[in-house]
Amino acid sequence: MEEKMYHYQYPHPAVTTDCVIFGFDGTKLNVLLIERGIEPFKGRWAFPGGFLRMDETALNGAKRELYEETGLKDAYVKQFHTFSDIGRDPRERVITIAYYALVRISEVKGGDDAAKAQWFPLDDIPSLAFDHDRILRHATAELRKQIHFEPIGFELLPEKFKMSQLQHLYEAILGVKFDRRNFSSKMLKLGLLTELEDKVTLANKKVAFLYKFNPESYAELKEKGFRLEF
Amino acid sequence: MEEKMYHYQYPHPAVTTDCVIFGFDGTKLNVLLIERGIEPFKGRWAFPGGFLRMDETALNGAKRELYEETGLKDAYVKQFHTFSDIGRDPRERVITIAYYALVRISEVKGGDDAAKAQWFPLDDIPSLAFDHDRILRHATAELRKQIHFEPIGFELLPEKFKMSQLQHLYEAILGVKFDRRNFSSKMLKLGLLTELEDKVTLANKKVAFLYKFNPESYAELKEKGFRLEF
DNA sequence: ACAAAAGTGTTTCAAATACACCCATGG
DNA sequence: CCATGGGTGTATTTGAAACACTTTTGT
Repeated sequence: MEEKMYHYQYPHPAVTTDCVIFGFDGTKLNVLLIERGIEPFKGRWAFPGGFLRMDETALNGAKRELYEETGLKDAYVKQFHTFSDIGRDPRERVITIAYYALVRISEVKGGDDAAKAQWFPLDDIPSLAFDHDRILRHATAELRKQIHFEPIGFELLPEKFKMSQLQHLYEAILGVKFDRRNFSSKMLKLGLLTELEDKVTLANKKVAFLYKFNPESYAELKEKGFRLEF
Repeated sequence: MEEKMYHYQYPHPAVTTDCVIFGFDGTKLNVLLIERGIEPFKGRWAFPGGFLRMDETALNGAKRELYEETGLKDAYVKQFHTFSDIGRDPRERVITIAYYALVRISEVKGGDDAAKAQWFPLDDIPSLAFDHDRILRHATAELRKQIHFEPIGFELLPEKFKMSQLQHLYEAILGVKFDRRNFSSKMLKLGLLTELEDKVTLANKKVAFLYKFNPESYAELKEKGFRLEF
């Protein structure tokens, strides 16, 4: 194998992108972790990630990793922090540009590669490789912050959902409880939801309304300056 | 001169930190720009920045640049985004980890180095080097977002300030106007301000109350979950 | 004369919150 | 028979918003 090398007049750190993938199981927020197959931290769980290619932006790198692990191409992906501590990778100086993605667990296909991937609820995370525990704390904090400004919760739900599902999601992200009636009326008053014709028949024969998120209404509201005040 | 080189098996991008320095002149938000002395973009204005050293974190790099241009060591400095577009620097692939700093204009000393530095109000920014116009838009958007979660405005004001100064600052950051009485009562109800004994005698012999930010009260409030709802 | 800055209270309307009952099913 | 999940409405409290007049001085 050819030992092609790259030369620079000044030292350059390595740059990676990591992608924290969030999913919602109806009750709890989950993240998708990969079991590392190589040293360092072989056998430990970590976020999908890899070296940034010279011909892609960091965002595309994160999307590529998301695709490799989930088969998804069009998920919501957002950069939230870049980690640069010295010694965070034992091999060399590594800068990691970190993203989080919001996906529907049901749409996730097993990864292309042989890596073992598994969903873990946020309150039961195993010991992680590198400084990924810190990355995870950052990711959840930023997600919680972002949901005040953008209706990103819908990225985690099926296209059609019950009001109670939406409520449980907000409760999981923000770590609070809402009154069912107050949550529903407040959410409907925002005008972001369309009530659908079809209702779902539950196990107990009750029918429940289904809603979908309405991006057009959101676009209008955004013009007028908009705050999602949950 | 010795041609010492650094070798890597894979290509590595260069990594820089840039620091957008915000100040408040009593009416408008300003940023501190440096006139570039070398190519590329020689003569154009840009944010202070430079290559990340191998023995410092990105945060320390940003603080170092802040110190070099202002003499300040203890300002509020926050990472807000990392820019990785291909071709954003014509010389080589450069990743920029961008921070913003909040400083008191009155405390800024001229920079150590010979660089020409100047304050510009946000609504009168000259043509900038690289993609720094994009970086600036990002920085102001993130500042506006962050002020909903942290009382960072006080970093831009003198230790003792009049309520009207604080109001003008919030108006400048958020781009809205507040009613004087409503702003004052709302701000005081938050319990973050201490009313000082000394008042200031204005040009017109009126006396105005002076306030200072009370970090202890803020720490208490933060425990209880806190939202700065302006 | 008038504009600029500062102090001071009240009223009105909107929003957040708290809260109770009914129904049907599955275990 | 009780826990679960779903539907529905009202009363209270709190917070937001709108609003006018006075004083003094500098221009």
